[in-house]
Amino acid sequence: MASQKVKITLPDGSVKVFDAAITGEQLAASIGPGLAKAALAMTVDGELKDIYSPLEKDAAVSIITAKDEQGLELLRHDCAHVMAEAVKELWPKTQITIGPVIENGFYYDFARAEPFTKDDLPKIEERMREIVKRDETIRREVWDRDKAIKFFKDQGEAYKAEIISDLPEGEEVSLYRQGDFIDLCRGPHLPSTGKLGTAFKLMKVAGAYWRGDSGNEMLTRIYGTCWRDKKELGAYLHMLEEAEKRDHRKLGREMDLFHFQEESPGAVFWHPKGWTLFLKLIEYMRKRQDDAGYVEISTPDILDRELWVTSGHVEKFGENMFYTSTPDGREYALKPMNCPGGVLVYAQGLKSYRDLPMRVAEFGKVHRFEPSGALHGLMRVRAFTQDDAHIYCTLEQMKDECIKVTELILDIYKDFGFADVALKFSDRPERRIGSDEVWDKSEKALKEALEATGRDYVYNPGEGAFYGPKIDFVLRDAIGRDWQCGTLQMDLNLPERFDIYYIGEDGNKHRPVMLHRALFGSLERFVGILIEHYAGRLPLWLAPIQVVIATITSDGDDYAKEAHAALREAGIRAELDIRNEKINYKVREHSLVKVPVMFVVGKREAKEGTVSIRRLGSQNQEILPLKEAVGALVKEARIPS
RNA sequence: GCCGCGGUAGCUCAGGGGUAGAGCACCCCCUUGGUAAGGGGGAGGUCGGUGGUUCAAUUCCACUCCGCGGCACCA
Repeated sequence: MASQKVKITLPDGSVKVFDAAITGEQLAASIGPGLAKAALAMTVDGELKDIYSPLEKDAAVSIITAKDEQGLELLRHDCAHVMAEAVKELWPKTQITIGPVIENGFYYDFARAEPFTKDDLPKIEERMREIVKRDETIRREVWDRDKAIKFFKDQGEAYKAEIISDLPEGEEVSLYRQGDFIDLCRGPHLPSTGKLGTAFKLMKVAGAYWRGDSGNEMLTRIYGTCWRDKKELGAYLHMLEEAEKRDHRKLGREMDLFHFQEESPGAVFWHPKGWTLFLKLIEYMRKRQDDAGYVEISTPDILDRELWVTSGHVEKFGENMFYTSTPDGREYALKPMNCPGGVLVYAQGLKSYRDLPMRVAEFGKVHRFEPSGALHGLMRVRAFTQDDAHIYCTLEQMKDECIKVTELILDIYKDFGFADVALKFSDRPERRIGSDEVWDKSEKALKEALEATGRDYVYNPGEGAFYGPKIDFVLRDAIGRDWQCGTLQMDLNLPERFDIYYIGEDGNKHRPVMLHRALFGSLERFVGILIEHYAGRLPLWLAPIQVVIATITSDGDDYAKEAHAALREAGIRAELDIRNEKINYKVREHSLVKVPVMFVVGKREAKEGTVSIRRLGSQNQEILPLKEAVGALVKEARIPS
């Protein structure tokens, strides 16, 4: 049989011709010894393959090394396999399940009677390093499906057997063998465990449901991180430390903004400084909404249970609600949403088409009984304040209103430095009220409105509110984390249920469209996001204490009081520090609680009528006449608009 | 809600079957010091709660509450 020539096209466009089939390894070697050593895998006509796979026909081939994103993913994937191998060596009875790559690393879920604890991690890690040192060859094997199922069953690996059983018919069952360890895997993998290197670390253990379903048994998951080299690993660990430093729970305590306590799990006790920040956000939002043509209302926190039956909340949201009763035997519920109360305000008096659109805002505090395990500082609480609003309009006005809301949200986020905002469109969930026809109609209308904004969005099937489809606004903070904040929901159901209407031009009753929207979402959570986004260093307009006037010696006390009065007079939130302490001590203390500006005054400033301005985090001192300094700050501290 | 870990002074944490300790913060005294900790002294805790084992429990056990990391759920 005459050998077939093989023509390989490389990424730079060059072409290599071989007399017979070769492997990726041989191809890499033909290019250079360095590449041969670095080669982890390859793509053949775009498809990722093991580096030792044969190249039997003409193809475009690109050698993957650790430098490639795909190469890094391979390292992480292999790291998961090496971890599973280590675990099986140490505790042979442990069952292995799945071990995918995730952002920054990987995890592997194991099934065993005794869950792992973090004390097991060093031992596993040590064994992993041994396996890397052994440099075991990793090879792909394709097995007959039934044989594979039997094999894993015989090994006591019920989960693996189940995974294979569930593979679609016709899909190849591939296994990867390294040393004595063999695992079901689609691949590809590194050619040997030695290629993994040592830049990995096991991070934490956690419980996780089999197949992510809370009805299934809980497995024990080990998370690890894995990088190209020690330097990258170090940088990642350092980044984690930095993120920890800006944890809003820690900063909230240090800056004396709020606290939590047992008597009301998941509810915030706001301290004066935290509440100042909270109120500033509301003040800002009021202004923006006022400019955008909104009016504001306030509705009761506790409403008759029957109302929540009418709205559908008891049925569809009931297990997330707080209920209460009074000595007279009446049943109430704490509002988990503001909409029903808002609808009752709309329903007061006749509305004309001339009144629409009506944009009605409410800073309503809602209570939701969240699962205990979900609570997390300000980010996930059981009582929170929404910057809620309901827009009542006609179907024709609806698109325009959606565009306006979208523009408002994006513009407001910019004032906080959130420029990177993603939009998500969610349609009907399983648990919902209303007919499919109504859902068809609202989904179509909302989607058209979304498309009319001209912005990109991602589709999130089945994630809508129980009364209507929605658009969510997800912002990215200073350290790259995503937060879902704003929401815009289309609702044809509640108007129906509460039978609200307006009188149209034709003199007849018509059903209005109701849009639910929130921009910050939860004020509590938004404060948490801001604290972490700014690492506690809030912009001047939001800082609870904007300026501290600190004296150097008591000779400056009288003048410091003057400066303090001038600042207060100008509306600046200023505090006076005339304690008998050294200036170093005062500077340190106020810096730690992140006061943005300090006025330092001593004899010199008192004599000259100036202040020495020190900005948080800066060593610089700016000397300005008091009046000028106050004027500049007033300008700088203005609420954005 | 589920799995694992934890709860000791205001904060960060050590300790451990014989009723507790450090640093910082707090209070008092000395110090009047030019931009991130001046010095000395003092006060402060029924060791999350309830039961149990024990001569004796903060320590061991059970239950419970709360928190932390995930999972599930979600603004």
